[in-house]
Amino acid sequence: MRLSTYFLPLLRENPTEAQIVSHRLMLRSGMIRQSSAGIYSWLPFGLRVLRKIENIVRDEQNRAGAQELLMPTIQPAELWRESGRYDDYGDEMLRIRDRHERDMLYGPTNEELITDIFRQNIKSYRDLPKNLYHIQWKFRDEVRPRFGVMRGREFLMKDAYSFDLDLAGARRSYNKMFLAYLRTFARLGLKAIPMRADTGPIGGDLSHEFIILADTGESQVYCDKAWLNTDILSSNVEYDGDLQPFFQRWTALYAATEEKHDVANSPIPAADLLAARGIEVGQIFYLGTKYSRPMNAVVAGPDGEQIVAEMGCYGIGVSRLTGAIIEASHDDSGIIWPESVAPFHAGLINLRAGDSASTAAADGLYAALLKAGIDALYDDRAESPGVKFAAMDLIGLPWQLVVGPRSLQRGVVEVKNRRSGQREDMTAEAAINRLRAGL
RNA sequence: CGGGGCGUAGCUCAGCCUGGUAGAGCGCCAGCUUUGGGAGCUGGAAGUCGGAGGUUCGAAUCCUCUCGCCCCGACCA
Repeated sequence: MRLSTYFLPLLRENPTEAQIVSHRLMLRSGMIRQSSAGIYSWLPFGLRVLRKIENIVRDEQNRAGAQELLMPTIQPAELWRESGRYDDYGDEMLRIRDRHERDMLYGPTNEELITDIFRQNIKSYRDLPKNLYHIQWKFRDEVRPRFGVMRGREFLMKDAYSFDLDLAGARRSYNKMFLAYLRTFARLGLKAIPMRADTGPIGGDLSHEFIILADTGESQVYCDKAWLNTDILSSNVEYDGDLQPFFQRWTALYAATEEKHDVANSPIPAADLLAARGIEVGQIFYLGTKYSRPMNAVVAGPDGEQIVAEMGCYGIGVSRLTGAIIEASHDDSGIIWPESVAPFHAGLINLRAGDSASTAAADGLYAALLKAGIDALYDDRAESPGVKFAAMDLIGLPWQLVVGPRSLQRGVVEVKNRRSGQREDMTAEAAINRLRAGL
């Protein structure tokens, strides 16, 4: 993509409404624009990141045996009356009425709808287990949206729902998602610590939140300091095997959210305890029959008896992750994208757009990059060098390639790694090989 | 929902106290000169001062109401 034609509205200064770094950088780098409180448009650059995150989440869900479907954003109130949540949910639920005066709502979550789909279509124990998920926009009418996409009213969430015959099966489904989440966040370049969590209004009695430690986080959390030096699982998982040992390994070190931590009776010595702020990027719940029983989601057992499905639900805040990744990976100059979610793999700067030799060399390198399968953003604008360097640092692509009179004279291109800041001169071929190695 | 703050050009802000009909820097457009870490000069475009009502000869400025946004707290993927 040539920057001269790309829609990338960069801001030189920090908008006053943005207080935390991820919000500022998302606005400045032209990723998002606010439409009203807690509701954002995703511009091309931001959407690229959102889609990359979404695809990693999807890939890991599929590997763990979950099946993707897509449920609507608008739901009928009746289903929520069945579960009893139509009255319980309160003002956070956006309620609307259609032209026939029917009560509808913009879905804040999908337990009711998925349970309805399940009960209409699954009738036999032979069809279990099932884990169904979708990645869809949700709306929660937060009293106080803030921090950009970190706490928006409209947000993109992956929510999965498991159905099992019994507690052992539900436990197994829970463990699969637990491990899938560890892998997902690791692939996103994040250290997300699984913490014992309160189940809240969703219900159930087994739950973990996945937390990224960050000063700007909204959650107060407590964990063993050893987590700081622990690399989270990224190896392959055999989902058909016994997952309980994995679960035990990744919950052996203490970690709990504020609601689950008893400050007066900490289970680990104060010297080992880290009290910190964190960003919740995912949460998983064992639900039991909280929804399946009132909504009569039952299957026939081997002896013809009616068995109420055991459920679990598993959420990842996809749009929130965009902000969380930036919170975890930036410096004073701007964003530093992990390679796995970078909107472009590399940025190419032609330092002297008015110079024919420099432009010819940069054009050639750009063509070679595309041919090599490297998604590059080519700054071919007639701007001064400083402007281009600053813009490239701001938008945080993992690699920067610089072509200009100086490098041309030496017959090289300059390759800069955004994260380390290291610069190296090399031939165009060597540069392409270097970049391909990271794909 | 309690407490606080802010709405003036695309962005950051000044002007408001003490009323006289709107400014700066950056950005944008044109031209020239520049060119390795947010260049210089010249010229130009751009704001019904969030909205409504009131006071006044006259309101960005004073008064009332209202809408929007942000921050702290309580609540939450």
